[in-house]
Amino acid sequence: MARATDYVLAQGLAGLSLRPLAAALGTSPRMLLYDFGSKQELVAAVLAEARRRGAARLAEGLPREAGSPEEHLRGIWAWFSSPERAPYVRLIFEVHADGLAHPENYPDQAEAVTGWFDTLGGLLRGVTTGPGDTVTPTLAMAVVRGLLFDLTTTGDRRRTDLALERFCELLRT
Amino acid sequence: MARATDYVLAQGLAGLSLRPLAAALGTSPRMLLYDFGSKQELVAAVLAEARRRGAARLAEGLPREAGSPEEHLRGIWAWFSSPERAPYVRLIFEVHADGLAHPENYPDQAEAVTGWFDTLGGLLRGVTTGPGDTVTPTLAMAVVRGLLFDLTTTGDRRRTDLALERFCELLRT
DNA sequence: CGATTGTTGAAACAGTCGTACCATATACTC
DNA sequence: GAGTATATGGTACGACTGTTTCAACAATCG
Repeated sequence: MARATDYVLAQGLAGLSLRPLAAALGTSPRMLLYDFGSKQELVAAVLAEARRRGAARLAEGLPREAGSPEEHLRGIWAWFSSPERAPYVRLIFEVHADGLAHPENYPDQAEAVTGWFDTLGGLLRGVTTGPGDTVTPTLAMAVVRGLLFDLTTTGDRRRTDLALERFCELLRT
Repeated sequence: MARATDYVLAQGLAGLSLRPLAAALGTSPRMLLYDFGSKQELVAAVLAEARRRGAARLAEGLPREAGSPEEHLRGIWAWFSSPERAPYVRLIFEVHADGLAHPENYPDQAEAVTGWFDTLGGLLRGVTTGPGDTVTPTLAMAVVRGLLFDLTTTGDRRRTDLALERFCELLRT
């Protein structure tokens, strides 16, 4: 299953098919269904694993000690926009797009978006309006996601980096 | 072709198939290929038409007279986040996600992202650093796209509206 | 040893996909 | 009116999809 997650991260969710996946894993579609029950359950399991990995890597990838909100934001952006995170970012956008058409397949999708607020709220202490402020984290994640949309489309790293810097600058005041 | 665009906007790009499309249009897959050459060319034509429509509707939907940058930004957000624009927004995200896997199919995708800078730069005059400033429009569109990502996933209009308001507030200073 | 259970392989099923082929019908030109 | 281009319907092809069925193998247990 770990290797199935590798495969999906590498090849994408959109055109995922059991036979190529099985071939890449050295097994058969028969066994995939035997193990996971159905393709949908396999996808759900893979997504859960990918999310677990993402959270773990993020936790270990961010600067641990206290810092200014801007530094934290820069760290988050650097993490997400890193080329080695590209497969993960692609998966996020693929799931989102598919979820627009079939929301019922991704029941915990909303939580995957709002789940950042607790941790982000802490990191942004100082620019939030209070401990229960969800609006500032919403804006910060929107900037990151929007810039990721831009970066993954245009590949223009300089401009997107500068845009995040501009946001930090606005935040500082 | 106009009705094909209607259909794609209503049903989404992801699972688009010639036979259902032809049935909905009262014609046959045979004729779709006869008219468009191939499915890819059909999709390209439909996307071009959708973009044309989007640009036209946006031009007529925004307040025409001069206003503060925040008012313009609010107008853009109101336009994009309007429920009647949901099909168009979904199409944007679907194309983006598919473009991550098959960039070669969407040669003018980057221009669709950066094309906003000329018009947006004008509307944001006052908060830009100069006439050739692409960073501020980049950030503004990132906020809009990121909030659209959030809104289309969580459906939380209040929080996303407030987040845009917060961005305007930051921009004002 | 026999029997049952869990695991695997190969093939087939029913369906969909984009597309190509062949025929026909209509319309227009000479 | 004959001939030719344009448009359309029907059908079949080959490839692919997720899933099921049947058969065989291995191992465990009484």
